[in-house]
Amino acid sequence: MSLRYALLAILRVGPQSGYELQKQFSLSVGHVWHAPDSQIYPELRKMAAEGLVETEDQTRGERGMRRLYHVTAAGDRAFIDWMNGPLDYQRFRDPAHLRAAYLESAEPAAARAFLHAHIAHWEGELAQFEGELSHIDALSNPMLVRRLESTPADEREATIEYKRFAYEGLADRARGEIAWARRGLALVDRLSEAAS
Amino acid sequence: MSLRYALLAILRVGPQSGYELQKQFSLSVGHVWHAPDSQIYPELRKMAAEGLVETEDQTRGERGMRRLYHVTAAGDRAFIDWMNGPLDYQRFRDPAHLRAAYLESAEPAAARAFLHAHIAHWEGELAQFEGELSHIDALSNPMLVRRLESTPADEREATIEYKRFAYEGLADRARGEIAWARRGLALVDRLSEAAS
DNA sequence: CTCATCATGTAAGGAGTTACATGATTGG
DNA sequence: CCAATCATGTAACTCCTTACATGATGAG
Repeated sequence: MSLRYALLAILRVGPQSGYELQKQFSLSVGHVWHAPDSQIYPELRKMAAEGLVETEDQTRGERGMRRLYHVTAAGDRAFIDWMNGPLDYQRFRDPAHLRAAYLESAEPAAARAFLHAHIAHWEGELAQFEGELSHIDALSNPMLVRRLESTPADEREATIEYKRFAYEGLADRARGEIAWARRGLALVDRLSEAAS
Repeated sequence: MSLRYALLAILRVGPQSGYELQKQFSLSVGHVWHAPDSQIYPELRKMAAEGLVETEDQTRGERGMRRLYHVTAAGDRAFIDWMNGPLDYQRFRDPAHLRAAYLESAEPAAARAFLHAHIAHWEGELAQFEGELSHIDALSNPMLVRRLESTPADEREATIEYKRFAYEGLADRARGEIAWARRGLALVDRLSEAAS
């Protein structure tokens, strides 16, 4: 149910089309929340039906069209309410830790491949998080700049600091996963030496 | 799709009924994977239809019944193949970090409440992970003991060490989340002082 | 004219949640 | 006899994924 709040968070900065939102979701915002176009378009329609957003249809060339979505007062209210309310945590469900708990059932080579893939996966994520952090510091993220323009001067620091805070948390998590998998590799080595 | 592998992992230790599996999912194994009964019963039926498990019906008292599930050779093969194959990572989707990135939109009190709730949530998880770790060390986890009984002596160390490894990773993650939220609380304090 | 990009969607299905629904057995 | 626990499910719904489907515009 957080998809609509992710959409509202972006749309509150300024009206955008489904297509633009989808681009955001595969780039910057996609680091904290991902959604494919096939999920975005129907959700926007539902939100429009519920009065959280309003559409503005624009023509593009002769026959092309583009539908911009604006956040309504009700949408703004819904976002603020969500921000101020309790967050529900999903149940724990992690394929990597499930597999790790039974890793003696895998060949040592497969166990190593799994851990190397885990490291590669989180190194990729880490690179994106760190890239985002340097964009924040350099004020070179276009979304953030646009957001700051529509933010009162005395709230700009908070906007930047909380964005940093979120991405630092993500980077820390990625580093933790990498360190864990490295310890796992050492463990596989130790156990397969012991067995031989 | 990992649910069935979680079920196979448990059933490989010994045959169990849907009810017993559901108990496991709300206790020990539930730390790495959770599933409600309404998902377990249908999945077991599907797995039986695909030949991964076999049923053994038992009577309980006069009219009661109990259906035990055994892993078949095909089920064992499927589990081993899953363990040796690549793992697919889900896209990132984290309501807590989404909210953190826009925390300036929340009242300072609500921001603090969110972070305190985050700490409380992960402290609860951490306590469970640490409890599990001490059960592993004391060999007082009944599932693990049962698993070790059906494990050749030379693989017992690996079974224990990988289980430790998985839970240490989970505990580290919980500690990271707690540390992150504490830094968030300090940030809220700093920013609300600056504003006043 | 062709290709990348802009633009909008539908359909089918898997995974997970919440609520509903029923009944037997065992221990106190 | 009553409550806790054992035991098995169905139904409706949301969320998400993957694949399918179409067409316009602008740059080279």
